[in-house]
Amino acid sequence: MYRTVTCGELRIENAGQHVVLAGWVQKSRKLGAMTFIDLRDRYGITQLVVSAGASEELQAQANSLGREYVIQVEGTVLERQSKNSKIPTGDIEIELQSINILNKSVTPPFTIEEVSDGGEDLRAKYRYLDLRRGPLQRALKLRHRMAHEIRNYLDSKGFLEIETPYLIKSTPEGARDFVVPSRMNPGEFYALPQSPQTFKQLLMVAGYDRYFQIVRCFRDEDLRADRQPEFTQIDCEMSFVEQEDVLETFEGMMRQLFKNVLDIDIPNPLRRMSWYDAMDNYGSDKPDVRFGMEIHEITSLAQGHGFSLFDSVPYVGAIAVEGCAEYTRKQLDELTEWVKRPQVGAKGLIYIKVGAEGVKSSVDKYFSPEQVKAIADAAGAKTGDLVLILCGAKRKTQTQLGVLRIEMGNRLGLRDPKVFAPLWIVDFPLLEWDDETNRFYAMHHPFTAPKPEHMDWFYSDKKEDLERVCANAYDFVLNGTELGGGSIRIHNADLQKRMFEVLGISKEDAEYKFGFIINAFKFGAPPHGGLAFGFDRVCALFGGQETIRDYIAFPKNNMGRDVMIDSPSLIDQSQMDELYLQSTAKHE
RNA sequence: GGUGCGGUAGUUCAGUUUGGUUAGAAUGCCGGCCUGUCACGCCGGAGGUCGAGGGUUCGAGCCCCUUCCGCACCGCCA
Repeated sequence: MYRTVTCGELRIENAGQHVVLAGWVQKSRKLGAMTFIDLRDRYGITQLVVSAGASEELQAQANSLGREYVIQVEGTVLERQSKNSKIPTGDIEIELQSINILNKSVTPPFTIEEVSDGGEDLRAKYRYLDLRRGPLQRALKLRHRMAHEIRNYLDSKGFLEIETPYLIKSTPEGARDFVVPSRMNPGEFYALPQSPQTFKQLLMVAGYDRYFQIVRCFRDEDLRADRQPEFTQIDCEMSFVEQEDVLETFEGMMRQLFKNVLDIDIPNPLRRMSWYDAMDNYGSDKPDVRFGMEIHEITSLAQGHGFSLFDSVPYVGAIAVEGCAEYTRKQLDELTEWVKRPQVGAKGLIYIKVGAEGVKSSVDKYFSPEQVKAIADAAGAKTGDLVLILCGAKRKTQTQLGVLRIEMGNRLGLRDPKVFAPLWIVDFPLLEWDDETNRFYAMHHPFTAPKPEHMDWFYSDKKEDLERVCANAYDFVLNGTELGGGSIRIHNADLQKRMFEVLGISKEDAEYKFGFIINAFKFGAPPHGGLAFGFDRVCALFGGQETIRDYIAFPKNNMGRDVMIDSPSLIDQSQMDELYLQSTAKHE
């Protein structure tokens, strides 16, 4: 037996007990004849002491220990003379009788403490050392806890967890696929799933009624702080349900997660917002509703006063930033530069300062004080507020105002990660026109059902009719992040065919890529719908972080590389030959 | 594909604006002292291809060009 107790459990009541502990040497402090050692495992830190009266051999052994040595010690639990209130075991220490060095360690390249001195890159390379740190241990514990709660909840609602294959078929609609060459089928490839979408629908056809899976998904797209090439979804599907049933079931799941993991009560029922309202009022389909600062259209007030910039565009919109009327010229210039960056792409920024003595704006030349005041009022500004105005094409300008709103929210500290404002976004447009390729794309995915009341428009040939079609689709949004989304699906082969037709996918192409599902729908597919949550993101937000990397044990960097194992990597020519692959990269 | 910031001791950074003697600090590491530390303290020491390559110059960490790498973001992510 390596240990009788862990490093996190001993308390004052254990004083006098004889114990055996094992763990890593966090740090040692030598004070003359006595030495203190902090011993760490995933349960906590316990202080060991080799006292002045110990044998010379034990003292020498204690002094030889380096950081991250793995040791086993034997000793007696004592009440400390000077206690440490910062750690749970701070009232006791272990007076050592023996030290057994189980393994030495080279000096680690960064400090393994709550706050490490190592940079991200270095910690990624030695991920197994970084994972010894408290913040990452807590992150992975949280992830485990969340998965456990999710399984409990869905099990209690009658869901079955069913695994679906990872080696599937490429469906080049949507994200790029990761592909895997097939040795036994020369020149042919599997694709790794972007999501188990079609399989879960086939499970509905098969009568499994309520399915879920906490499942790895793969997308070969550029990465971000909240995007990894392989990530985990909570994937769910239900039969004989309408949108309302799905929303109720899964806000129930989120409610239980918030309650059991964070002890937070979220509203019941949850707030809902149409996609159109989200775009008009927040300039985003994933609005952060922890704070107001909503977007207001001021087109009619802004036009007809001889200011050609406003008169030449279809849309003028504004946000009122609370308490910022005192912004200096320099701050406003800096903000103007900020919105002109290519990432935002606005041409310029108009402002109105609403001061106690009246309004002052950058367009005073064209507007009377009363007219400026009317605009400020329309933007919802109070005395002391700063109104920021952008103009241009409607949706584009709203999006820019949305980005500016988030930025101002950040600057004013309105985005507290400990405050949670979840909501559903509903009534999405079914289709999205793309000018470049001159065709419609499914806003959600091509299996999403149009709203029954919009069916006439869906079968119309007119572009403006098709643009008006709404879907029974929904997104779960939390604090400006899309955590999940889903829809009621098409379960009728003819409707599915019409969808492919609208998307400009030829009959042959549809048959080749999706023939199996169209075919399955002919055999009594039940009405069904579902959704999927981005599990890594849910964990990160529950943990108060924006980056999902800390919630994944072995994540990849910005370039999709695992810098610890150094992948991806070249493979042998013989392996290439076996897979009928030709190299374009130079082998070393 | 694009934009921004960054790469200097094991580590985190300063030094680059205005080129000029031997490139600094903190921390970590090594040695010594220290009987109540817990960010222990004190004394001493070792430790650098300044990301790489090329150029300008009497002289480059600093200026110019190329390139690699990291992070954040835009495009992209049904």
